[in-house]
Amino acid sequence: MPELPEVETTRRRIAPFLVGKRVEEIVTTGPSYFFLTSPAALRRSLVGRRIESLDRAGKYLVAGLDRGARLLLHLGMTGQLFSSEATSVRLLSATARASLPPEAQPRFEPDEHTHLQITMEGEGPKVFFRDVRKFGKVQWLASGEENARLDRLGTDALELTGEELFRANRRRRVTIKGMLLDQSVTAGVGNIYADEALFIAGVRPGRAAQRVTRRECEAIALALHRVLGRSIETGGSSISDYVAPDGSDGGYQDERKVYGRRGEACLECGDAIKRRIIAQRSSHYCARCQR
DNA sequence: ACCGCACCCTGAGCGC
DNA sequence: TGCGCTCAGGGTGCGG
Repeated sequence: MPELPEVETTRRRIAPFLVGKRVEEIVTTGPSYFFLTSPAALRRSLVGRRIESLDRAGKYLVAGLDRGARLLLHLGMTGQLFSSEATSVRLLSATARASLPPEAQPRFEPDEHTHLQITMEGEGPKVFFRDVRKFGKVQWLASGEENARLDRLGTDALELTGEELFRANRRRRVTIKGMLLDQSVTAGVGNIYADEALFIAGVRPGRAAQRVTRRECEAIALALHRVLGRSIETGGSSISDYVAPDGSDGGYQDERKVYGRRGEACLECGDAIKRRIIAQRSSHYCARCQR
């Protein structure tokens, strides 16, 4: 689900509800590996603290709190971070969806997948973190506490240069797609935007990273910036679960050129888009346009 | 050090 | 309708 553009869109739109305010109360589900910090410990640490900033590191959201503490959030595959005022059918189960009248603006009620509910002081809405598959993460970091997950992250994909990618490629025996998905090489790229950027750059996802030229690396870096930047402009891709904090859908899914288009005509040459497993992920490409 | 794989979980969609 | 199967945009930890 959420890759860099979805996380960035989430950051921008949820920040006004959090930043500059104090946490008044939280409600959580029970202990699970979703909570790297246990719900009880999280409550003890978080309640009463003031949120001073909300940043993004790769696909992580990092809330900066008073006295130097940090709260780490990761949306995993199906995580949704949104305001209690959001209305969207994406926040409902298929069965609940089916029983709705066509023009309904369904109001979300916290369910068993809503693992964290944050009430801020003042009049604003609550903030909900819902995650059906529980691949998301919540972790409290005390002042000065290091974190391996953050330290591992490579250059943010919006900053990646072709030269940097080229140099990283030389030491590795994986495919170029595997390199783009490796968060320690470049942070923020997931399956969709890797496929989209490689299409724009004209490089097949299955190419050995070592055999991608410097020039092609430049093209890939440029394509990443373009694709990620454009997706942020349109509010991200809403392909299955992703929903912005206000409940709105992103727009980038309508601009996809290869992802999820298996068998459809390539928008450049008309050949059928192919799909196969590369780097353990379903990968989409045009065999004529990508070399 | 690097690489591929199993695994964490739930739900949707498919063929039968 | 219901069952069993496959698949899903992420990341970690393990053994080879």
